[in-house]
Amino acid sequence: MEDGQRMYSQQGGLTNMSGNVLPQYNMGQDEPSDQRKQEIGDILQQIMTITDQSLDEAQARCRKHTLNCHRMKPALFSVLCEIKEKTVLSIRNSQEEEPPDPQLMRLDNMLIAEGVAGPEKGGGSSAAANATAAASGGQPDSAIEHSDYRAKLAQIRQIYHTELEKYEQSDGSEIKNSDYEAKLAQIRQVYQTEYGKYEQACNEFTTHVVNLLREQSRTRPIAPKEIERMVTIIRKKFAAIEMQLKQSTCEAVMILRSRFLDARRKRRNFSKQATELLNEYFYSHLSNPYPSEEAKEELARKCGITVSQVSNWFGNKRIRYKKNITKAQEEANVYAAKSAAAHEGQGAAGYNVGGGQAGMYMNLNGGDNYQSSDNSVGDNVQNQVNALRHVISQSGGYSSDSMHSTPASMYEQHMNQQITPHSRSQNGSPHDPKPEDSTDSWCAGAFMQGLDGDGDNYDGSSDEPGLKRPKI
DNA sequence: ATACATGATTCAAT
DNA sequence: ATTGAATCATGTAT
Repeated sequence: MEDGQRMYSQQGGLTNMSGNVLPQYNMGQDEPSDQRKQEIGDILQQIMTITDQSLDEAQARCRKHTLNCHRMKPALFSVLCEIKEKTVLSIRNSQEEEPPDPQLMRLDNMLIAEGVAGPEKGGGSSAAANATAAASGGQPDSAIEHSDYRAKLAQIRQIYHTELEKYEQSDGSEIKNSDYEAKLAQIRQVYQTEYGKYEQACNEFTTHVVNLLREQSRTRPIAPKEIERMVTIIRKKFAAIEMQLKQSTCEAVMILRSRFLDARRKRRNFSKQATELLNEYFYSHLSNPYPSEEAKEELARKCGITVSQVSNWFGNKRIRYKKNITKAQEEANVYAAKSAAAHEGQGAAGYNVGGGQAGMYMNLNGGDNYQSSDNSVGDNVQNQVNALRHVISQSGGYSSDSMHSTPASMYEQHMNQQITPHSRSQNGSPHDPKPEDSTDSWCAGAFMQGLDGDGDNYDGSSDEPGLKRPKI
């Protein structure tokens, strides 16, 4: 207290503070009013001139202390706060808590949908939403804005961008399927790390500012409301960073996704040898072309492809094999019907009975029967042959020694049995179901059980490109 | 430029 | 979960 007096006496002429040292909050009720006025006048004057005075550390501290201890201080501050409230702060008094910012909402939604933001949506987004007050900073207090705020902003921004670049460049050109989830997880991790840092920085800085303001409120008039407002402003500023973080994360996810989709859409033919091996297996197990898991693994290993790709291949192969036959049948149907109509009761006797398709195949198999009978039929046969040759060609290409039966012969057997069900209505034989049509699931019946040559079992395991068929 | 071949994906049924 | 069927998208031959 005595220091205070000396302090003021140091500073040019304002020495006439009263000698009474009253308890701080005892606002001199018992003093004459003119004396009080004078004191207030003195204080005001000091305040007015304070900016003109140069001060070093010691001076500042002392002055603060003096002011702090002055008994008129609380009253004065409260008045000043009121004035401030009315003049400055009330201008943007609008308490806009609500607008959750649609853009931020969208980003949040996407991040959650992509599994990046995770379950803790509530904390982050609501805080962000709360922080997202609309008013653009009018005068957020320059003192604060300069020092830590900028620094922290820059720091966060830089860390964030470093991280972003790190994982953005880390994905080269080809994204393999197995990488996708890993990369997504990486993004998620980076995002959450950064978000944590962001939150921490935001809280730390907010606390720091609040403390600073509290501290300053002892030497200058700062209402609690003003501190609140400052916190809001800070949150809003940080929300911009949050937005940026989320936006960039969303972009990264989008890029990853598009690249992944591009990559997996690329189709690369298997090697000739691989196709050969697969066809070999297929045709040597034509009666039941469903390789077991072990067989698939074995094939995958031998072919240098994945089990998934083997599954894909067999799926495609089966359906296309069957489809080709069906197509041939239908085509034959049309032509046979035409031919039958054209020739009415004539020579078609052998094959056009039921629907013509039987005739078609018999024609094919028998080969010589009708071939030369007339043009239309000849074309018909030629078409059939062409259509079927296509099927055969798939096996013919590799009819190597390793094949246990020639593709042609297998196909022949297949065709013979294939037509049986269709032509049975006209077939005189009372019963001829093949003894071995073990399963009627594959291609409408049985095939001759081809010799299955590859009996060796290995446990090869490799997985990379193909993914869909077996499981994810 | 077009059609075809082919690996991969999607969808529904089981 | 596996499969069939349809479809997509691309590679390749014409």
